[in-house]
Amino acid sequence: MDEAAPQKGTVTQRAIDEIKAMIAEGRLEPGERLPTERELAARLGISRSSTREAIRALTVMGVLEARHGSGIYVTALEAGDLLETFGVVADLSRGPRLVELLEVRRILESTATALAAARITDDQLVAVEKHLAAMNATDDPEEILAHDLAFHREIASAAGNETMAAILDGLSSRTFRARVWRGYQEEGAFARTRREHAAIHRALAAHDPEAARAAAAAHVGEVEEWLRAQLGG
Amino acid sequence: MDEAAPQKGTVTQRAIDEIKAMIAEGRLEPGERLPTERELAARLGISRSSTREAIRALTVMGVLEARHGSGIYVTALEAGDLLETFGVVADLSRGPRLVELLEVRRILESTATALAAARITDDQLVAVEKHLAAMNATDDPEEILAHDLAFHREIASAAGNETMAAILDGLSSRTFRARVWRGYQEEGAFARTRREHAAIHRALAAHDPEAARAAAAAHVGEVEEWLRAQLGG
DNA sequence: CGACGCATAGTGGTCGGACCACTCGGCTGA
DNA sequence: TCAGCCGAGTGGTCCGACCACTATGCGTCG
Repeated sequence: MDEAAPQKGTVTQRAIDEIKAMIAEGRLEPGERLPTERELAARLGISRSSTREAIRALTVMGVLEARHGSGIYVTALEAGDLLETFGVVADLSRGPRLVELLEVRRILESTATALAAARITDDQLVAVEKHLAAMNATDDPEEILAHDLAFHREIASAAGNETMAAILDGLSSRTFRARVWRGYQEEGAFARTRREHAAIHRALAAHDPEAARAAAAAHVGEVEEWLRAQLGG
Repeated sequence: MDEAAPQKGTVTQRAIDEIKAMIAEGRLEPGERLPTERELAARLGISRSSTREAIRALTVMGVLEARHGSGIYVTALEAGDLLETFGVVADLSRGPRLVELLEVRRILESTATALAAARITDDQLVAVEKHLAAMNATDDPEEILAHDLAFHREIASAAGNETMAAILDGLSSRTFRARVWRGYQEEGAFARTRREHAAIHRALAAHDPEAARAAAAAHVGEVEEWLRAQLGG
């Protein structure tokens, strides 16, 4: 009787929900090891193939981690783990949706920068300045992009909300920025970007949240407006 | 020579990246049908099992959609499709991370409500009022929750940013709110919630963005503070 | 006595094939 | 003309085998 499953959807989907439920209900703790694929399959009453598909699905979602030869483990379930897939959204979005993404980023980034201005420590400020200096010291676009990303990541991290930082990370994924910024910076926006970064840094150093919010909003807003014009023209 | 793949990572992961790249580069358009699993496997030079795992992974991410007996299709790649997985973050987060999620929601929801106040049409306002009335006309917690969700969804939708609406949807997933709100509303917060909803509606009807922002921020902030107290106590 | 190294059992990763369940188009017959 | 059937093609599931890697413990060598 208790095995009369209602057979809703595919068996793989049921397996995914089942494992997810185990974690949500605390039957599986973060970092804990799962049963063997073979045993898991037996417990769920399905084949190993279907079990593997379920595990793979949860792996790409950042919920599970498979270590070849060792076993399958629940991740730490930190914001970074779970929001890694968020980058796919940025990578696969086009046209008007890119503007929407930038709008979301502007809202979150401005708030995060404001929070950071209020809370940032001296050590964190030094880290921010390091990337700012490195960004201004090179002409290699790749390196600039890398330090640009790190610059904003440090700030988001200083805001004290790891979840927000992880979302912003996804919103600024390497391929996303490469796609949008290529054209933007070709128009000689380097100087403007440099000025905006300096303004953000000034606000952070002065621990002035409102100035920081405005500077960050303007920074992202510039790109947003440029992209909007590109699409609308 | 051209088949000398560098063998980085698992074959399945390579297949995932490959298909994702096809879409990102426009070789596969939204809604378009993919080759059959068998042919796709042959093209990628891997087994059908591995191919299926890749497809399953992209399916749960909302990138692909498999129709039994028909074929595999690229989804419309709308914000809703891609951000469906966002809900698992809310479902699997606990403790301090829940507060962080609510903080993100407060930021986005307040901005979305402000935007909605400026842009909402009469028809959309009627839809909002419908859910508001239905929410106040019943005592069934399930029904209240459903209309509560719909109430906020209508507002987010009226803000004109589907991506933001989709994120907020994930942030307010059914199981997430059920978990947090159960305790919150048991403390007789119904009246307060009702008042806050009324305030939001007033601001929308008056097309007053600042009032709307404040009302929405206070609404989410109440829950946020309550949860913070729960954890800190 | 201790540390190193190798054999081995156990794990996830991949493969191939078989069969089932479902969809859809064309064919057949009224 | 059209309703109904039917078969080819597709995704869904299962099985069993083998490969690649890890970790453990035992035996050997220093």
